[in-house]
This record gives sequence, C-alpha cells and structure tokens, in this order.
Amino acid sequence: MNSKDIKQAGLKVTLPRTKILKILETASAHHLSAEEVYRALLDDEGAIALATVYRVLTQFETAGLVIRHNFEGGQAVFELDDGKHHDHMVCLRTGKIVEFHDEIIEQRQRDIAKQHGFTLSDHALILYGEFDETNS
Amino acid sequence: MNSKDIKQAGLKVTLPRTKILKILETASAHHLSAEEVYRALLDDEGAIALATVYRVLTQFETAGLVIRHNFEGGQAVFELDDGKHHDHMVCLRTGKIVEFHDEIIEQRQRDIAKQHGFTLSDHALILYGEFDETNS
DNA sequence: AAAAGGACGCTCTTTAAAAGCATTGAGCCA
DNA sequence: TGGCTCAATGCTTTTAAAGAGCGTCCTTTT
Repeated sequence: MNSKDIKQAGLKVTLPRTKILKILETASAHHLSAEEVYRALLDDEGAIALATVYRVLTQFETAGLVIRHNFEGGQAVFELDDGKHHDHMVCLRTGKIVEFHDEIIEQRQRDIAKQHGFTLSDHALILYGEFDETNS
Repeated sequence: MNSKDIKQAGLKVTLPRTKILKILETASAHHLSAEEVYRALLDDEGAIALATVYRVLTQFETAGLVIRHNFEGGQAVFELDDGKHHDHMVCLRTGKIVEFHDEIIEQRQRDIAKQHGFTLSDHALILYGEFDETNS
C-alpha cells in the first residue's frame, strides 16, 4: 500500500494523500474516523484540512483502497482494504475493535441469499459487547 | 402492541405516541425512518411535529418498544420490537428489506464471542445486494 | 520548462438528529 | 368531577458529521 496504489487509482500523488495512507497503515488502531485521521496529522508540521481528509477518504473508498464502516455511534470509521474480508467485534466500553472471519457464517449467508433469490454484493456482521478485563 | 405498552414504558398515552405506534404496526414497509413516519402522518388531520417523531421514536427505543437500525444510507430506520430477533437483507436497488433468522449463524456468533473472551450484548448482520426482478 | 487540470485549504452549506423553551394536555387526587 | 402538577408537544434553534464551492497552488505530462 503506497504511492503506486494512489496513482493506480487515477489520483495524483500528493502529500495529504500519502500522509493519510501512512496514518492508516501505521496507527495502532486499525479503524479510524475521519476526525481521528485529522487529529493524528495535527502534530505533524503542515496539518491537513479536515475537508481534505473527508474528501481523500471518500476517494480512497471509491478507489477500493479503504473500507468505510458505519458502526453504531454516528461516526464512520475507515480501514485499509487488504483484500481479505472480515467481520468485526466492537467493544462498547473501550471502543476496541477486533476482526474475525468465519467460513461457516460466510457460507450460510450465501445459502440464505440464494434461498431468497438475492444477489449478494456485500454484507456487514458486527458483534457488539464487551471484552473481558484481561483482553481490553 | 397498544396503549398499554406505552403506559408500561412509563410514558403518558398521548395522541402522537398512539399514532406513531399505529403507523409502525400498519405500514406496509415494516422499517420506517423518522421522516417516513412523519410523512405518513401528514395526511392525517392533526399532523405531528417532526421533532416529536424523533423524540418519541427515541423514547420507544429506550423503552424497548422499537428497534433502531443503522443501515447504510444515513437515515436510521425503526421497526416494532416483537421480541423475536432477526437479521436483514437490504435491496440496494429498491430499498426492500427482508428479515431472516438463522440459528446456525447465531450459534457461531456465540462461539466466536466466547473464543475471544467477549460478552455479547447485541449484533447486527445485514446482507446488501439485489433481489431478482420477480421478488422485488 | 511551461501548460493544464486536478488537488488543496478555507469557508459555507447540507442533513439527520436533538436541545430549548413556552404552551398544552394527561393523569392523579381530593 | 375539577383542578393541579409535571410531562409532552410544537416551534425554532442548535449540533455534528459530511460534503460543496471556489480561488489558489501544485502534480503531472510533454
């Protein structure tokens, strides 16, 4: 995931885009809201306008570089799209997000869609709850 | 689902609340946004203020009378809570929503949560796609 | 190196949702 | 049943996330 990807998406390679991509790669939390990306770049000399962050993230989403999630809580969060589909567990206490993938569930979803004459293009499975103290 | 439920929720039985509940019961679409509820009551002599619709729906949600869903598309939708949990298939072409329930998936979710030391309090599974012409 | 069009930053706008406040009305009790 | 109290309503204003408009700047391409 580097400037080559930006170019292949038909976008010019600019400092804001490079920085935003890097933040998404290196941030400890792998799921960031637009505001969080913005704040992460505030320290950095040469901050990026919030409007640009929104614009770039939407462009990255369209280009397939990142995935936008609409979890509960109003703010959308973004993560790099590594091509490997996964679902999410969201801790309502700490905000921690853990990814998982389960082929049994995936297969059932495909079966159910088929039974209903439904052509699946995407799906979202989110588990809400709380991690044990030890895990959080 | 009637005025008794409203009262048991600790809310006064008022015309707006009764009307909103009835709309949710009788509307052909079982998933309505706040705006849709509002518009459904516009014909009706004695319209209800939009602010009241938002307020009442949130109160109903807190009281456990309705469930709020954050599907893609910005607007939250509401449905009566009949106590029977189910998931959703959302047609991206027509907006049609079909409910389903699958015990295999439910069980897998519980197993996965357990494996991760995660106490499940809620979950959302939404399949996005398109229904066949015949079904839509 | 220069031309051309996309990208940036700033500000303003949009939209869903909720808050504030004065008025109205439900519900309880004498 | 009539009145009293506090919750509920309607109207307006506000908030927050997200995006649009526009003038200037900077990538990119030749």
